[in-house]
Amino acid sequence: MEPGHTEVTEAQPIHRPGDCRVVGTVLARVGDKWSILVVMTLTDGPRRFNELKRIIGGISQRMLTFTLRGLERDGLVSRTVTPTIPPRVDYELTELGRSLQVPVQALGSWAFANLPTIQAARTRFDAGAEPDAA
Amino acid sequence: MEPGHTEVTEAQPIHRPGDCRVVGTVLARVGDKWSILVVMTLTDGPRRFNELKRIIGGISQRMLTFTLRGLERDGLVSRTVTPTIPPRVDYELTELGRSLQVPVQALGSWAFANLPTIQAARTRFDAGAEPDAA
DNA sequence: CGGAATCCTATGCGATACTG
DNA sequence: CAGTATCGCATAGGATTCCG
Repeated sequence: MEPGHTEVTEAQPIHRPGDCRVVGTVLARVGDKWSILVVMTLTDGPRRFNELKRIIGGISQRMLTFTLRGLERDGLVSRTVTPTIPPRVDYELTELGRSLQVPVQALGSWAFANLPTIQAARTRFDAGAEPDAA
Repeated sequence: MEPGHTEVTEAQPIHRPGDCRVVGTVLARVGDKWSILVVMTLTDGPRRFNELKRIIGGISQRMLTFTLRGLERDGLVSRTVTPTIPPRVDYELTELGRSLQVPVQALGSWAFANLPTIQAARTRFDAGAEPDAA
């Protein structure tokens, strides 16, 4: 399977909302290296391929292609081709894509708020685990 | 770097709350294959190693170890050793770990609510992309 | 029981080159 | 410009075995 094509389909025991595996399912979709960056970058409106590439920075065209494909496949992003020469392709968040931003932003806020705590815990842990590495 | 040891430290331009890269940062932490499952499994209280392994199902002891280590390192999970023979080790969510569940649950709810939509979009996309595969 | 160490494969993903 | 195709390395992560 190509990167960006995550399987959401699950034969696992999913019963109540917020169940572990459903969460893992979205996470597998959005938790890859680039999807969120793309989704967030599309917040301000439609963007063209190379525009996205430039703004995001550090993403290869290969991964941008795969990521956009995956998002498009899941209905989070729409792709509009204007067959001029050279061709012009615009990517835009769908309604579903925009709705995803809400919980993602929440996670982002949590991250932002707790980053110091996490880093502190990490430093403490690493100090205790490798006292010889002084 | 071992699995489960994600780098949260970032030299990237992080400015406003909910910024792309901060989100990516948490996602890199909890977005791996198992972390969320472990965190969610610990909701009901402390669990022992093999208990977690059994409940989660499908996880190798290697990955459970790495995942727990990573979560412990970030202060999301606490590890309590009872040096009996055989030894007993209990894992429990910390306050930070429990606070993480809130945004994660939100994401889970979104997933649960939109799974049908996503699957429909996916089916439609796959049908259009490979019309020859009939 | 809980975990560490080693092995091995599948995949992620960047770099590069080519096409319409 | 917006891809696609091929290569190649680095990592994730499962299976297995050994240890306290």
